[in-house]
Amino acid sequence: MSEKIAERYEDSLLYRIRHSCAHIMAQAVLEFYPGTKYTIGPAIENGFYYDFDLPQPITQEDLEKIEKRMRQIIAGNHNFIRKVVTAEEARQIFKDQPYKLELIDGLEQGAFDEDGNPLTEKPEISIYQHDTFIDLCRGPHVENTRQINPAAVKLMSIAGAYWRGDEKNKMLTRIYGTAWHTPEELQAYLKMLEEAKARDHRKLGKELEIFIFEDEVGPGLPLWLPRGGVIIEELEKLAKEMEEQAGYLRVRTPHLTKEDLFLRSGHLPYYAESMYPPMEIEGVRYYVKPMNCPMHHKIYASKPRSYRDLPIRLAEYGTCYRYEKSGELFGLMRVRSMQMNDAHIYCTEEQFEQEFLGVIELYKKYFEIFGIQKYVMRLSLHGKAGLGKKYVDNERLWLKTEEMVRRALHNGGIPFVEAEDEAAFYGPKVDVQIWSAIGREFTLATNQVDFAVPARFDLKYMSKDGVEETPLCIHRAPLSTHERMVGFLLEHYAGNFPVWLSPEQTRVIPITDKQNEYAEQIVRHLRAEGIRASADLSAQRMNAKIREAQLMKVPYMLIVGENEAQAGTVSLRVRDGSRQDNIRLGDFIARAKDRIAHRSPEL
RNA sequence: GCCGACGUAGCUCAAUCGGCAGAGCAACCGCCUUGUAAGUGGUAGGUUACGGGUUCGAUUCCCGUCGUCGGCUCCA
Repeated sequence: MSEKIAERYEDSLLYRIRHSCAHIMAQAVLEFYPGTKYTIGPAIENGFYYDFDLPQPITQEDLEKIEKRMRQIIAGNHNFIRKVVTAEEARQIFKDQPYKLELIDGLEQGAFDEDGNPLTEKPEISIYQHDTFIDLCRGPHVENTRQINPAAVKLMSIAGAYWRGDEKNKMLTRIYGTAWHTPEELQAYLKMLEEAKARDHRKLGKELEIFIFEDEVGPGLPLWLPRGGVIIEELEKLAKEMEEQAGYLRVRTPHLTKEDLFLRSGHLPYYAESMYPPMEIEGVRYYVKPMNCPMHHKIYASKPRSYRDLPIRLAEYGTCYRYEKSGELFGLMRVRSMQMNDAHIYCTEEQFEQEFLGVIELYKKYFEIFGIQKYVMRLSLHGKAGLGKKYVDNERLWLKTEEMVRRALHNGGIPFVEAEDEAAFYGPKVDVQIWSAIGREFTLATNQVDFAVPARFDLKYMSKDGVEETPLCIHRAPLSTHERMVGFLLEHYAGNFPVWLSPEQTRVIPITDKQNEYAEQIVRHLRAEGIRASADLSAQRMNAKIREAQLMKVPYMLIVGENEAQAGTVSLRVRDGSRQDNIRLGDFIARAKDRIAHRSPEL
């Protein structure tokens, strides 16, 4: 391969254009709103932002005038001039800017950069000036504003953002913008955003009648419509098949448990805030479960276990409830009621690697079925500072387990990235990040090691040597929750589900009402063959029926007129627009059954 | 939870400055009997999210609640 290593974004001209736009925007904002305190304004993916502490709220309309002023500044062909200063000089320059002074303190101590990230060595303090605006900034920037095309810059939105990303701090006003090399690139980007809107799972979910939210039911509590129900049934069928083959045992547990169980598991002190509040009956407090593990632990403990029994893999599509904060809810992706593709694998330390990689193999099989090509395994580790607070206080075990996972991934040839301070409270985890077709990134699958909770439940097995040992536990959810999975799949397929997942696989369309009976007969045949089918017997014309089926993204339409009824055939119209006339019903059935049986992406 | 915007018929969206709330699609009742993305006529459909206030009069202005959206924070 003679491919050159791609230029780092941070080194690119586009990055400098965006970073410089952030400064230019800050200048404009300061001109319009004297007394504004400015904080930080970096380039980000697709654009830039700047966070301000404004003396007054601003609105969407204000963005237009700020944008206009930015264009004027850009047209002024100003140089960006870098200068290295001492901390004292910097304090003098920014004496009226408290946020900047705080940043200077951080830089001087060498502890933090302007984003609040810890630094290893003491940085130089530099400032950048263009026109009348001076900012404390590491750079880099364009040399001159003429390198920015004013027609390729656009301000996008206003949002709140906490100073230094900490919710205890003041909320600032953030303005987002986007900038590109050329106006054409900007237009292409805006068009991409438009298209993304069209395949947003919330929009598709409504149009395709998959799910709804109802005010009277409550926020974050989706109602699955019949078509959504079908998709869920199919996903469960898939999971059960795969898990059965992989040696999982299915269990079932209640939605409620006594408080004691979550005290024992250690979840309550860590997660009480994101659990629904307890209900009390007969003097005992009960919680709706936010996860299934404690109950699975109880099932493990229901009888004595020998090393010969291990690994034990307990699986359940468990229904859980989590009190996500109101602002965190997001369509199906973040909800308050969810059904998890959950399982807990109890194993010995020796078995760990094989079991762990077994789970990852399972992921990969799923990815293949769904045609997921881009994913990143992310190993989340503990953070030293969080020991005893966010994390179980046993550094030795953390390091040991993290090394076990790392080794397992290496030995399995699984590429991964590491993330400090993002583990679960009971152990390291491997999350799988994927990207939906509209570029929305999220965590789908998760695979967590638990070295802490089994001991709390006093889980044991009798080892070969006749001594009691505590098993390790792997928590895993390759298909995430039904909610997140269906949300992802909607965007991934843009609603064009493969045949096996399509809520309605076939719609039979009689051309006139004289063929209604023939159509119904076909539906009976198809159903007997295990193909989901319905007939459109409405009084509309054929064209309208086709249009409707097409909009509902039904993969197969069987159009039947007088000719077909006479000959006992159908005219097949496929969702992609292709058609085959006069085919025997049996041939169609064979085709559909083949696609369904193989969970094929082909139509 | 925090900052900001928004909430009109089942759906998508109108309604000038505060002056009788409207359209398309869907639904329902007809007519048309139809060949691969909307045939046609009619009927019905509303406490303008909810509660309060200002006003002769509020979808419109103000306050509160609920919900949604864009972000921030968070995500066992």
